[in-house]
Amino acid sequence: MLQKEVTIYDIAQKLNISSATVSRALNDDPVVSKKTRKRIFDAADEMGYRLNHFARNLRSQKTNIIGVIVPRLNSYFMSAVISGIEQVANSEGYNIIISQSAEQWDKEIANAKTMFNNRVDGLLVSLAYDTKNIAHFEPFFKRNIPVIFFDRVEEHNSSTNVLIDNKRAAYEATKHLIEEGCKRIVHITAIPKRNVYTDRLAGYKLALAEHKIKFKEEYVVISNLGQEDGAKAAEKILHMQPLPDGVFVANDNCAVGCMVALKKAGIRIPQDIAFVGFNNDPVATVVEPNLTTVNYPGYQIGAVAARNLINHLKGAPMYTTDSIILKSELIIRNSSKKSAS
Amino acid sequence: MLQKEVTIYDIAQKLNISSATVSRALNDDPVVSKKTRKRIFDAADEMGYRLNHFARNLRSQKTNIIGVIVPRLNSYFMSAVISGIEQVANSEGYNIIISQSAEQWDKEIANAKTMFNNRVDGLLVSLAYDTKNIAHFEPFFKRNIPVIFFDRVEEHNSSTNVLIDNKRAAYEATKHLIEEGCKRIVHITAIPKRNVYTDRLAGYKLALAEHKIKFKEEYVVISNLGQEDGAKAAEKILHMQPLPDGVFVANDNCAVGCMVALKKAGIRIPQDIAFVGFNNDPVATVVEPNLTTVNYPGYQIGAVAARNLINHLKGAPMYTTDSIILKSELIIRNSSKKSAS
DNA sequence: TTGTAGGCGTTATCAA
DNA sequence: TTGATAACGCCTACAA
Repeated sequence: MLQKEVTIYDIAQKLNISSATVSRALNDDPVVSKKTRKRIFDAADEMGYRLNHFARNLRSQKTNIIGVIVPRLNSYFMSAVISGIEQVANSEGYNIIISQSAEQWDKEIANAKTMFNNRVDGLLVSLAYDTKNIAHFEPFFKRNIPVIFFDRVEEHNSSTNVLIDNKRAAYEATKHLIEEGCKRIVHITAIPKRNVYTDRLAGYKLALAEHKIKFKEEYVVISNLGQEDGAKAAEKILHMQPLPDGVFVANDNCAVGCMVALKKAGIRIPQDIAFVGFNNDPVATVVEPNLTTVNYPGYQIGAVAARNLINHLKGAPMYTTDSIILKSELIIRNSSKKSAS
Repeated sequence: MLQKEVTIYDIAQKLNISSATVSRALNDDPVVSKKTRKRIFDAADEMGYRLNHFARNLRSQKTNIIGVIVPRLNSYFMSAVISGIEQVANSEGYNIIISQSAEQWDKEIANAKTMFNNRVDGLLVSLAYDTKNIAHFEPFFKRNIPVIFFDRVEEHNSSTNVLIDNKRAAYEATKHLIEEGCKRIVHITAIPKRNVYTDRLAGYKLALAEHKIKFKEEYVVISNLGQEDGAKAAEKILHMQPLPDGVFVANDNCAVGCMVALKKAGIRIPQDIAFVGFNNDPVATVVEPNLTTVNYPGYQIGAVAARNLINHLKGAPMYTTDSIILKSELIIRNSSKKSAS
């Protein structure tokens, strides 16, 4: 048995008042008398009234929905981000709808279109690996729908970026390896198309330069950064002459895959090769030796991005904030402690 | 500059036809002549028309939104599930909105209410640890809004469950330990309130019974199943006299935390204590020795649950399907191979 | 403090 | 094949 939806009209009729008063009461308009207000709430409860968001949205032209577009959902980092977004959004009465670009530009374009047609109030985006430009977000900019990029960002004068200082983090990671005595440091990363990879590469180079170590193209190993790709990278490393003595990897998963493979080949970590990863994924404290890595606070990234977006939506002055840079830090564990070993 | 939204009226006016015809054309109603149809589409494109979902929903009383309520977002398993849900939903033109119960009953109730008020077309739920009953989903059942539970389920005659056979999986895990020669097998799990834990416990007991090993209450270690809780469990295990020779853990994270702590205390795995986990989380292949575990296909769970829900929504006969049980399997790695070592 | 009435953008019914 | 029109449920000037 499907019961019919109760509307404010039904309540009004039952109480012999106008629907306007009901609407006002339900929206906590202080102008309604305490008494009527109570009668209305009681009746609403009793009759099982529920607000029709569509009718409201249709009028108010707002949706209370935040769109989220991410490359992939199934990484520890990204779920932490989403968790942060959800928490903040929910506490502010926003819902989130999520879609994945699967690292593909065209899927990202399609997702953006869907979000646009769903009239999200705002958008949180981490760009696909594959994305060449951000023209597909123009419709949002044109309509003043706030778009915030996080982690994988692109500069745009009408949007804010939330991320960490990847260059500095990479610089410190590399510097740490150098200070531990490494001279031949390999950097495993993805094709440097996105900021996260170019910046990390830049930080790596900077640290080398600053310590007068010559940058060698062949020490940059390009990979998809999955755990299995780490094993493949290990192959390459094992063929290098002379053997590298340090590896800085752009992500923990890959670092761990690489370490496991190298250990299987008899390499001692950190004595023969020291390792630093990126993200501070839970695996970092499982692999042996535990992985030195850059703590990248996913939950906070998500929470801050969402908070910022909602502030925009609530009409907070759009300080021309370009970027919000969260703190990251190098967490030193045993995988890099050459000196102590 | 905010451009005004283009409506079907604007298109109609421009082309000197009625809005009804425009609506029909836009919805691919074959009754519209090819010629007008083309004119309408061209005009729509040119004018930047976009469908107003709210107006449509208001009329059609459908939202094309699927609600998802999960305990926590930040685990590998759950992100795989979400990924599966998103994929299927998206391909069928549904959006998903997600909320977390943070394992709390009251938050789950609130979430359910929000979902209800958002008029989701259907709901996918994995129950909070804390949830005592599922009365908060009654409003959905009453209105024939399909609700599908996955992983953490509860029986209800108007909903379907998607999960694996936890009891059997646990039975096989335990049996495997026994066959490897274990006689004193500890089971680390959460307070058995949810099916996943009671069933695994039952499977554990069954295997013991079948092999004439007496079940001992003190071998069941209750924990929150986080990585750090694994370390705490290790403490307890180390104090047991005599030392257990096998551990079956209800989740990989915790298993790994426990293994690491035991190793630090000088215990050899699997020689002294063999381990089996649950989930086949990526850490399972990182910890040393690699963890034997039950493969729990998160992506598929999500995809199947979503597919099933959408089939309901599209009016597929609601075969009185009680449960959909997906295959799981024991993946044997070195953490349990006592005999070979 | 409350009521009246119009409109948000669609779709469906009926008529032409 | 197309058009006129009435809902869908809510909010908000404006009036009382």
